[in-house]
Amino acid sequence: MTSQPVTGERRRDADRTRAEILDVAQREFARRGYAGARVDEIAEMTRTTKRMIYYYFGSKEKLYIAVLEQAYSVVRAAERDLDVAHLAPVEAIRTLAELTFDHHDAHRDFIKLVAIENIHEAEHIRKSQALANLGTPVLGVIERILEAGKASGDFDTEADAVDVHMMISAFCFFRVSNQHTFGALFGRDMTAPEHRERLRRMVGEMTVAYLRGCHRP
Amino acid sequence: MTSQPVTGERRRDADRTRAEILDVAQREFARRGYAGARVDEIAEMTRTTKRMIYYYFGSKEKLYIAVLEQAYSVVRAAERDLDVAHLAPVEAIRTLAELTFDHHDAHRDFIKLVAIENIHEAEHIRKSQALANLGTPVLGVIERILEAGKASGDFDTEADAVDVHMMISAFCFFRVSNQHTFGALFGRDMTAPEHRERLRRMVGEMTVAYLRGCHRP
DNA sequence: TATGACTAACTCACTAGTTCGTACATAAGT
DNA sequence: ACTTATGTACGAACTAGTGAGTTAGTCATA
Repeated sequence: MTSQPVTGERRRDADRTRAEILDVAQREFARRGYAGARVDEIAEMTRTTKRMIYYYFGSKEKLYIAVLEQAYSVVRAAERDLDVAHLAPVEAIRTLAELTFDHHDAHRDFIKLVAIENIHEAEHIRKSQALANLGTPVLGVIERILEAGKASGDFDTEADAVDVHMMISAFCFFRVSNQHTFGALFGRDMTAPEHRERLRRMVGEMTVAYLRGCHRP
Repeated sequence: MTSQPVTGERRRDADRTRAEILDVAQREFARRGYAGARVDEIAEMTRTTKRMIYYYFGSKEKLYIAVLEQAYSVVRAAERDLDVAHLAPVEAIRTLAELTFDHHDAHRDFIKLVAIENIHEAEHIRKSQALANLGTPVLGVIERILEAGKASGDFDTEADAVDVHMMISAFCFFRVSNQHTFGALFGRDMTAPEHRERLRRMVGEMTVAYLRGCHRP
């Protein structure tokens, strides 16, 4: 046993220090953007100093990339846990859309980071070996649902898995990412509790209606 | 007659100087974000000096707000020119969706500015008397289409105009705003010419299918 | 139409305060 | 003893904003 009590924290703990820096940095980058975030401020919000940020991450940019990698890894883990294989195509895709909605609802910081990264035209993601061209498990899930749905006659569409993923993501992402300008201009907070259930149903219904191909007479 | 030739430009021209600063600033803010944009750099890209930016706009923030106001006024002008009143409900909403698609496709800088403003939780829009709570003409257009469609029996939906506007905007906005991260992760550029027509049809079909209410057995 | 007073538009040089990053010293744990 | 982790203090480059003076264009009046 070390000199530290069981309930206390060790004075030097590389893992904890690194993790704490990452968490604080995520909040700060999500809040202020890459250029707007301040390394000194991130340091102040941790129990350590700025020197440690440079010790562990080397530079502001590398810290930011590490934040992105961690954020994406959380999302991918959630996607791997998706289980809709036992459902019939219509219910499977509806459920997938609603779970995507829930996930976006619960991970606001992640959405902000992605929005920020798009302003920078994904230059940091492209610099990350861990992220570039990595894809995501959902694509496979959607592909299987689409095939099953077409085979059963439930679906009639020319769209592929990437298209459908985009359609669902667009709705769920936009509702959160654009809540502030949308709210300021139209006086409706799309993320408010009183709209949540209706909009959640809406993604599911939208996706199902589209895949059934019931546009045109 | 003044000392200047008719076709030439005046050496001192407040309107032109102001307009040039605004245009350059729009590009720069859209490119780098609010914090990332540099007043000195904006000045260098104009035919005038930084001192003039402060002379006309007072501060970096006021310049940014002026840029936002100009960008939104362009959008609103386009929305006022919308003409779908002569179309039957189904064709009207499909056309509206496709025109929204075209508009987003053509105004990339505007989309970036809106994304940036959302990262700042719309604090600048709220500071602008010209923008806060101004709404948009499309809402009225959508409202009329929805009423007509319900009356004719073409539409069966609980969604209101704001919901429908959000659904269409989400698709069109996301395709452009998230093109870079989406492209980096899935290897597909949603804004590339080979996807344009298919995705354009997709917004229209998605909206029509949803409003017809053909989800559920 | 020439003149001179007046003001809006403009230039230049500067500063106070940040901000990322690092050199150097030191303590903890093995 | 020796490596890993941590803290302090500082500096070079940048960045928003300004003080003070200058020029171009306008307009009333002789």
